[in-house]
Amino acid sequence: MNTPYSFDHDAYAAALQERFAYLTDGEESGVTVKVAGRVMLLRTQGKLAFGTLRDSSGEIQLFALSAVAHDFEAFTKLHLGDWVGVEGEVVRTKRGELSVKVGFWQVLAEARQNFGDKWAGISDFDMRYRHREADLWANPETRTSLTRRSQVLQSIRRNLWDQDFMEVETPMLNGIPTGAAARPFVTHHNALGAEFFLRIAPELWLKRLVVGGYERVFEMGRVFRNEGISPRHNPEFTMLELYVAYWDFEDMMTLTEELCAKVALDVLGTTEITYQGREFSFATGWPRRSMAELASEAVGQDVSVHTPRERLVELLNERDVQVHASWGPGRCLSELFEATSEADIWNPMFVTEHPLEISPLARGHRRDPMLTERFEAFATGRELANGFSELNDPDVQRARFEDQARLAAAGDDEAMQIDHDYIKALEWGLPPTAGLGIGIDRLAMLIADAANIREVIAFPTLKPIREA
RNA sequence: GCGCCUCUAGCUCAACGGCAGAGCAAUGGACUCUUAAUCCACAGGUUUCGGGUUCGAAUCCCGAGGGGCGCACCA
Repeated sequence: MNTPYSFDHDAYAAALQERFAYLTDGEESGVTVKVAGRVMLLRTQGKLAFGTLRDSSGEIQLFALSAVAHDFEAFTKLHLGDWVGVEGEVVRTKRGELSVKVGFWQVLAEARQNFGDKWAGISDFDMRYRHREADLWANPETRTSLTRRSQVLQSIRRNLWDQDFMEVETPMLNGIPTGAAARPFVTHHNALGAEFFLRIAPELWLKRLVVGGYERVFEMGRVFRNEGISPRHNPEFTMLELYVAYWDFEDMMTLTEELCAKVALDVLGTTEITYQGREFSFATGWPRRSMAELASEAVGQDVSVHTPRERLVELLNERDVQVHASWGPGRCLSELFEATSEADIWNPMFVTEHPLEISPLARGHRRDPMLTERFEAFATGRELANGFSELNDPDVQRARFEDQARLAAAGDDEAMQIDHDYIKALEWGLPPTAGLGIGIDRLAMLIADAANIREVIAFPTLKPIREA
């Protein structure tokens, strides 16, 4: 089929609906416009035809009269989903529907596949995820969710730029997978003859830029973790990490809650969110509670990182948590918190003062050497953000890495490796610095009211289809 | 990785051991104000795939594949 190389459209459906809202039933505007989009519905009635045109902004009716429209016969034979360009006068039909009265029109591209049931759309998950291009037309909620995600990204960038952050990019191909506790994807560079790991976090690179003198940096990009897929996990996901020189973790908590509030306001116009039928507020002033305090409340007795390990193990066993021999009291306390409190945190809250044992990159707490100046933000029962006063003493960092290496030797395949280059970077001097990581997909889920992470990822990771 | 559920026409779904169906889409036709238009006609299937049980299998059993949910891992 011969189709044009371009179409000089000059109007959008939503703008027309607004601009010509004043037209009364049966009134003609005298204004001619050129619109373009897909024909989503088509109703022919003898020498009349009505089509619903959808473009990126919304919908407007096409009203074709056999006496007026170019090639009326062909118009009535359009397929649902065909792209068309239409020129015509803006009118309101007798029945009150704003329409473009079709004059000249042409097919811009055919739809040879249909877009599913015109009422029920496409509900098959496999089809929706493998062919998002069809899902976007068949299910308007999909378009809303992905648009919201984009608006979240835009809002974050704008807010950070406004606060003098510099956006940077750091390597995704890493010789050592580090900056988080996770199993990596492995790949290979032919010319270098070297094994590389897809990054699991950009953390160490970003802090090296702070050593280099950039006081406020952020990176928002993909990280890769070779772990399970679930409604809240995709193997590749988007992480925001930012670092601010001269700040500590208290300052960073304030930035975190302010950023979330701004994003909610920018995208939804309110900080009051309904997620899966239940309300919560992104207004600032989130409670800040220590992990030990929350765990103590949950188990009904005082526990902390100073509680004898045997006592913590007992409490974990009572809750059917399998305790690994390598876990010290810090890890045990953290597991106890996760088993008892985490899932019940619906309203945004900062959980603070994580054990040093589970925080190899965080700076020791100024009041307790067994703890760190770390926080995690939780909302709707899941972790949203993680941050801390950054460990900047190279000798201490070396010792922490060595602890991690011992864990790895004991069989922990998510323990960090020693990164000598990073230690050397710290030897050039990292000023007091606070860092933050936010799982952007998780945030987008809250903003888009999505139950599944795949609803806010255009093309989620799926099993490749094997040829038979 | 483990467990439970699921897969029927292009899409959304029936049939649940006895002739594989409907709506929408598609195809042909009627209709000068429709709104998921309506009406008439026509067509559409190796019931995901491979085995098995049975006189008879979409349906029961075993295996494979895709998907969903839960657990584990994690953000």
